Amino acid sequence: MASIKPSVPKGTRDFSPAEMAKRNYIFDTIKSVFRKYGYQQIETPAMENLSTLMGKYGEEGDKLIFKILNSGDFLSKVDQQKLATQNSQLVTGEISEKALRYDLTVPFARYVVMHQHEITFPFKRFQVQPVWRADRPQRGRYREFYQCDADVVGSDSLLNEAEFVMIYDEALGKLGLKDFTIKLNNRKILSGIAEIIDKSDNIIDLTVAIDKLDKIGLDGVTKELLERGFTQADIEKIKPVILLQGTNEAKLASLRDTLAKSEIGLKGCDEVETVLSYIVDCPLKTANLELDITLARGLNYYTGAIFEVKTNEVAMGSIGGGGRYDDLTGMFGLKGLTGVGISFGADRIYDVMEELNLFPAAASQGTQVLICCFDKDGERYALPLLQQLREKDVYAELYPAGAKIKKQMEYANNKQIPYTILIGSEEMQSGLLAFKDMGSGVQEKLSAEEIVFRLK
RNA sequence: GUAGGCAUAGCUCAGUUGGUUAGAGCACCAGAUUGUGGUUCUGGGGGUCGUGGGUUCGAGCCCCAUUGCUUACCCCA
Repeated sequence: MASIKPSVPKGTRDFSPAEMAKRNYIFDTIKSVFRKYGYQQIETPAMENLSTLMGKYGEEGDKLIFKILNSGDFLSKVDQQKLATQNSQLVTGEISEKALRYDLTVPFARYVVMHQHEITFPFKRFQVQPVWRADRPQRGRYREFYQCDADVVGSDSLLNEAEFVMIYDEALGKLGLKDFTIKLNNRKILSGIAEIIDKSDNIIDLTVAIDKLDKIGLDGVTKELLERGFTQADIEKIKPVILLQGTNEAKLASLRDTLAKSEIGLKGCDEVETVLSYIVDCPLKTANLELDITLARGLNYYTGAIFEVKTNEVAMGSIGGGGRYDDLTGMFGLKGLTGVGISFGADRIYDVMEELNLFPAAASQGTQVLICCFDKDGERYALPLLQQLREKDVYAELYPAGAKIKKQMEYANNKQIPYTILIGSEEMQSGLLAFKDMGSGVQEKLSAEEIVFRLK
């Protein structure tokens, strides 16, 4: 067979031992915080029925779903007329019934509906699994990446929103980030803004445009809004809102002023104010909390709070986001269940931590001691010691005899194993083993008991 | 979907206006060192210059096509 050049699909990556140690450090930290706040872990399949996912992420989103080809002779079953048009979209539904999950929220909604009779509400769950998007990869953007999601369904209390702010603060603070901002917005405020210029139907165009403010500036936003069918008068009206400045309190006051005629807009202000007031009672340790009405990105199923987290230490897209969705499970036939959730972008957090050198040395903890033998007799002699060490929870390895000691030492060195034990005829006779500190190069003669004691 | 950049050893990259046998560092293997890694010294293996075509006496270098990677835009974590 002709050999092919090995490679992985675009936007996917292998994770080697050193990377896995660091990734697990991130996952373990986030998971432990989730658990501490009462969230329970679930998992859902990598693939879902295509019908479960389609239509949940907008037209663009549908295109970015990885579809899985049906098994068997699927083409023969397709309507020949449709096939003849050569229009892929027309036949997609007939040749693909499954797809890789695009996020964790929609599968979770599906899960809640399917398991509603065994769930006690409010249900707090977390989920750490990969998701797939058929996107064009670029910096900080992959086709396979992990999301760490926590959601609450069945509670409309704003306490949940406040708790998520605290979770972000605690988890990212624990990971060593020192300067990051949790941005808070509310879809109802955005609806209010659309309402006062009588453009409620164009709310998506409005939000997509103002979301870009920090990227393209006011002129750019103005231009984009004009292109999207807004008038100069509309823009003048909402300009004070877009250019909102000052403290969260000042922004809220100004918003209430502008949105005075919009009931829903004022409701949004109330919600934001309540969340902020909870945080006053439970102050954050590290994070900045900022009301940012240009924050509008994301999925259009958000109905209340919208979150996004950005680090201020390196240039990177958002490292987390989330929000409240009032009727996600409605699509699956369960009405009136509200949910709110957040997500950590683990891969981006990894990149940020790598750049800032935030991984502690302990994050890559491996074997503590390697036993090296000169021959088979040494191997036999070493086994009881090996077992003793492992019983004391010391990570220990025995290098299979046969290789030169030089080779064995190189192995320990490359694997950054801090200690080695050498067993040869001399050692077996005296019962005193050569115990070497690989960092300093110092070697001592110690009994097995002493060595176990040292490493414990 | 749109636009740019790149492609030479396992990895990171040099390679002059087109000139004879394509280099370096790191990594790997062996020796200096028959009971010792990391440091040092010596030697060694390893290449269809992404692929296909064209120009030329001659192409790693120029032209065209193609594939892959990558950056930005749209969108999004």
